[in-house]
Amino acid sequence: MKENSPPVYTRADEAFDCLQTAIVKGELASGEKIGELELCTRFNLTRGPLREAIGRLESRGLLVRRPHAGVKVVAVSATELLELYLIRENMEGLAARQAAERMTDSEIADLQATLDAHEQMIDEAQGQAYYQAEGDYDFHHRIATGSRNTKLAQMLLGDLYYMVRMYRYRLSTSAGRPHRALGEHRRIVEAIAQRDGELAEFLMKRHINAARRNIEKQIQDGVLTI
Amino acid sequence: MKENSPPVYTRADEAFDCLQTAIVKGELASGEKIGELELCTRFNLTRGPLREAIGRLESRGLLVRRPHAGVKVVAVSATELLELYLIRENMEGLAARQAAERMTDSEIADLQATLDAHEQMIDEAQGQAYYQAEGDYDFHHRIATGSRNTKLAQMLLGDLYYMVRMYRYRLSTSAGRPHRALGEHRRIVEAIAQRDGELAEFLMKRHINAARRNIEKQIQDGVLTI
DNA sequence: AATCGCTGCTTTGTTGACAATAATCGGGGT
DNA sequence: ACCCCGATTATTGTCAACAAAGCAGCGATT
Repeated sequence: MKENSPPVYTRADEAFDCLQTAIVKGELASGEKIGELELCTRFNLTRGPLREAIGRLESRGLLVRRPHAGVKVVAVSATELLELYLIRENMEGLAARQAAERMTDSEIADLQATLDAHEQMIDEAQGQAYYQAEGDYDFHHRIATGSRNTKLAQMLLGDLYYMVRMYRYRLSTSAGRPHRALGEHRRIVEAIAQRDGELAEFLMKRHINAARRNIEKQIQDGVLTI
Repeated sequence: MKENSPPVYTRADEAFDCLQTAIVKGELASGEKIGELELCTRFNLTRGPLREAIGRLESRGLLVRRPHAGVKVVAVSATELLELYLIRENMEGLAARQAAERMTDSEIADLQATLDAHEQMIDEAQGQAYYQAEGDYDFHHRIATGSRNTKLAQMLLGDLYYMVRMYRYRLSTSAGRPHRALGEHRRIVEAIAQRDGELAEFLMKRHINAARRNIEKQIQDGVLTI
């Protein structure tokens, strides 16, 4: 039996995590030029591992580098966020369809339990969007992995979700519509439980489309700017 | 005016390109453990830039690393290739739809010209799949960029296409069906020219679906193994 | 007065050496 | 004879110093 994940953390991994969370949480301003040694002192790292981490982040589109001129956090705009949701709509639709075909019964039960816990949290902390957001990520996370589509999960979990979270922090978008979103989640899980991939895909696409329209509306109302 | 691309190539970029092409072209065997210094001597590089490149490739899923144990090219399987096509089906469908809405008239004219040149090449080199493959990439490349969706183009051009090409080399999949594919391309471009995004999406999805089924059939016939 | 060019400085890119860890090989025990 | 355990070795991860390139400030020239 192979040890599937011996918890060996290298400095580069540490640097990668630190930087990624710092970027996502907005601790590093968008467009701001960041010096390497500054980051080194900040995270207690040396430049070697840090540069490795920067390379990975750049490859994922969270950082943009100009040779010999420094690195800066990628500039974000509301229209790009909308485009991101368009991508999610299609990819998560596919994920839902494959999840309906491939998730185990116990995984589906877990998913339902997650939604129950989620509902409680919403009821208890009325209007508190934070829990909603975490629950939302958990839900989508499970479906992505449940698709058993390696590359799809990799792209969703490794790229898109971090992107979306970054935009969320940057644009201070409220997660919004907790009750309605929960209802949509329930129906998606129902479709998955009934092994109806086509319906699951349709519902997931509509779910994300609704979220996108919500953001679009906020932009038009001037609540969300650039 | 900003210089859009001052052609400054750093050693890390060089290493990245070398490694990526080597992986894609199958010069590095799949699953084979590759030593760092071996690669250094091979590409005339030092370990610093090489490690940066390795980090980027790993982040893109072309390499898999086990800490302190080395790097190896990601193992590929036919089922994963099929999953890749499933993803492409959705993402390129979206790209086609957005391209229909956003490509300029001159870009569309260029695209049509590309198809004409493409047709000539097929007629001249009857059965020569190589040109077909290159033309195919060119076609899909233009549509991806034509979508004006930054992240979408990034994912298609930066991740998926390299993946697909790697699988193609590994599994020696013939590009196949040149004439039929060209016809499908023509119809997609027609839809784009008529600014019919919905139709373009439908046709593109069907186009890639057909390619996927073709591969699936090859697998069932035993032409394509593992 | 404004622009162009030069010089000095800061920051990045690169290199080679050092330390830590996993795989290998050999020996001993069962 | 086979398996387990430990030292060795080779490879990876890390670090600090070196080289090169961009950027800023100053001065000279048009």
